[in-house]
Amino acid sequence: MLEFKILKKSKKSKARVGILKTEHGLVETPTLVPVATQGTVKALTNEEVLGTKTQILIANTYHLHLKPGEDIVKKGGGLHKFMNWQAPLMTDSGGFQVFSLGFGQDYGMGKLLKEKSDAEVVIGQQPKLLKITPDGVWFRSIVDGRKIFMGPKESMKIQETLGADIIFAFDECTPPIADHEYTKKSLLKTHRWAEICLKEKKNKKQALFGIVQGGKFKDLRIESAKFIGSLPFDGFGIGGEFGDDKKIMEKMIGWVNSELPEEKPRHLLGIGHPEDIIPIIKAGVDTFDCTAPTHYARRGIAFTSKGRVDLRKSAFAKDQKPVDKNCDCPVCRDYTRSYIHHLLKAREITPLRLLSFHNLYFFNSFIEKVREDIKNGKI
RNA sequence: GGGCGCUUCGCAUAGCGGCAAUUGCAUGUGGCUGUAGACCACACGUCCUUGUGACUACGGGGGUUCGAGUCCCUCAGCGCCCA
Repeated sequence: MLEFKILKKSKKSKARVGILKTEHGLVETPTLVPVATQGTVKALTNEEVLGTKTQILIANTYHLHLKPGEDIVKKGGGLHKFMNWQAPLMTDSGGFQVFSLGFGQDYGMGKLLKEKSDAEVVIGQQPKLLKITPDGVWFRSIVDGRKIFMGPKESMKIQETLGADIIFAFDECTPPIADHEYTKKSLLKTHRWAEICLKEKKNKKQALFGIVQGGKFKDLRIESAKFIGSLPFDGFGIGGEFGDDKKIMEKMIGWVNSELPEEKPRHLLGIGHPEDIIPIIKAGVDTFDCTAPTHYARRGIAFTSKGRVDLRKSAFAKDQKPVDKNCDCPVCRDYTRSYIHHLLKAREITPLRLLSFHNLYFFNSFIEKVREDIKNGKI
């Protein structure tokens, strides 16, 4: 089961510091949940991941269902044992793939809109590669092209077989260009699915988080938070899009968190560039996952106290400084920008590992400081 | 000495009469937020009033043709083969 204890509440914002107790140990919140889609934080061993001060990971139901399949994971002793991660673990439900392999793919966009788009997703519209039905979603497997169906029942069954500590309800992550009508209808479906997930989930050791949707629409966000928040979930996920303006994001999350039960943990799904971290924590978020640290690392980009640094650029060819002079991680202690630049240009795999390590360490250290600041009343 | 072949954007390649000219690498710029991504997109002769724009270009020179990387002659460099 899951226990959540709030140790300190900010007087200045909705921020709080807490301890999340899972079957596989404790998590100090707020914290980043690094992404291990296929059962690994790409490029790193789990011993290394622990060295980045990571406390909890999130793997993915859709991807693990396709490959290797949950039965193989179960034969391997469950996801913790299979991937040799004895610390807390989440699985995402596959709901994000409804977006990323659907409308996200069709329109070439992420869940945050970068610029105003003329395109609009309206009621009745279907993505090219999958079919969204009242009971679930027909996917086209990205592994071998076969049709696979996943709905709330299927996702719960797979997630129970995988065996993570915290699992998520199956939702539809709506595209940022969906109109109010589409988003509303999708929301009602996500709500119905949430109830089915609660009913289907049998394993008492796993905690189940419901997911709030509602897109950029305040009325829908509040409606969703009220509804999902009234159900007996162990915690809550906040999903979907958060507008094209970062200032609005904090406000939007605030709307939702004002409605959710205060004593239960809140996980913000898929948000967390460095500049987002303090705002979302101030809006009352306890945990959040983001691919940015590991994803950008594999593109040669380091997150530093001075912002992003693209180490592929020739400007770093002779730069003998560490990646971030204010970072005390082993990578910054032992390696230069020049060397990492060279390895990137030589297309070696080591720099991807070094930067993955550094980026996670940087994010985790940053959040560690934020926890201290909340405890000290600074945030 | 004779014969054959090759020479195209930094490198490597395609092209076989309509071409500022293919592709890969390299280079440059941009993107990436519940990971189909160690990925993707764009640019990569010069100039400008940025356009169905101008100029200069496929080793050098000459020729055939309305039109030549593309065909012919010649020179140079490189390679292979025979003396």
